[in-house]
Amino acid sequence: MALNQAVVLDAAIELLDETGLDELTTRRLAGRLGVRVGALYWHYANKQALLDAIAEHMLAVATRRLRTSGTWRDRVTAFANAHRDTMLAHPDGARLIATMSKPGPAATEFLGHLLRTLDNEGIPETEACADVVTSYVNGFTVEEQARRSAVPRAERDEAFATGLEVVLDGLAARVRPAPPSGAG
Amino acid sequence: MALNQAVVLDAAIELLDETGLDELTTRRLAGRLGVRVGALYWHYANKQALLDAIAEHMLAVATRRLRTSGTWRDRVTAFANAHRDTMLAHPDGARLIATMSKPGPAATEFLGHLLRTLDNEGIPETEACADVVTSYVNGFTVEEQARRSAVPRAERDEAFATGLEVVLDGLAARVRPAPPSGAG
DNA sequence: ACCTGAACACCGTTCAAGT
DNA sequence: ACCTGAACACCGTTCAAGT
Repeated sequence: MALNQAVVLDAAIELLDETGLDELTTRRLAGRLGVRVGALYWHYANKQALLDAIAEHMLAVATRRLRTSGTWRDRVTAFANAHRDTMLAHPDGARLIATMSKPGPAATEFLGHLLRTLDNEGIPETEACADVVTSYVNGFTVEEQARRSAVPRAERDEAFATGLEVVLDGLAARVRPAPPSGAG
Repeated sequence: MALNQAVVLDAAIELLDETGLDELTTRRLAGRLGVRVGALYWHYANKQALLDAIAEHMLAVATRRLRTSGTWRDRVTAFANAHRDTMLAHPDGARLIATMSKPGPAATEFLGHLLRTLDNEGIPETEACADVVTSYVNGFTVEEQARRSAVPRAERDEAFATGLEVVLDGLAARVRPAPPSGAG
């Protein structure tokens, strides 16, 4: 079978899943593909380009899990969960996404969904507000995945959900001028 | 001058400041200290132990910038700014702290300050709430520092402050049962 | 067009041996 | 106690040469 970008990418993801990011080396990857190291550089400019391709792939998968119905809270919650679950789906997935060299089309589309959701609600400083969500998710997930964490998954899920509620409550205060409790 | 943990640590921080985390190698560090690589391993068990020592040092510095007066919002704001500023004070400082292998005494003391602040306000799920703050700061700062970011510092400061307000507003909803607007 | 062979310039870590 | 000398087992990347 001929080598191409997709074949190299798939093998890289397999290797990542089996060994983690630190053991994902170009030489091991070449070995798994039955090829010499140099061959990889025909398909990807360098290792970082390959890592970026993995991150892009992950974000493309995450994008399919987004919602376009429900309240803005539902949609932001779905976004945050899709983001976190995608990173947790692969060892060091959070670190991989956090250290992505530059956002490609998949990252842009994924983030665009969040921006549109917030914008539809008339939230001012949309970008900074979107950043709170992504920063929180990234920070939380990098941390939980780094410490292989004795804490069981269920508890981490709950902590994540609680933190997300805090962020959502903070955003809620900015959704339209906060309807006055009485009449205008 | 004799080599010891402090001398190695100082040289490591200098090298980090001059070249960044990726160029902070044991061999370069040894070269700067006028010593063979192996010598370092007498003072630190391995490279990660040295990186952890740098992170601990940074957090010890951050701890000195905390406030114990003012409202809880003042104190949490001071915490978040101290956290971010400390990471920004060194190249790749955010990545360094985020990938710290395990929290030492300085990290524990630093985090303890935040936990106590939130606890004093009677916020339930104190740990999860503290996690929102630290996750947000980590996520935001890792991101801003990774992309050498054409965005000027002043704008990043403002985006950070806006995001922090969102988090604080979310936390405010949990500070005591939210005093009813009228009388009991 | 795509891959091999072979090199280049590095890494972190270990450890007998010296002082 | 602390460091040298020297090795071990790796890295990512490049590039002439082959097919």
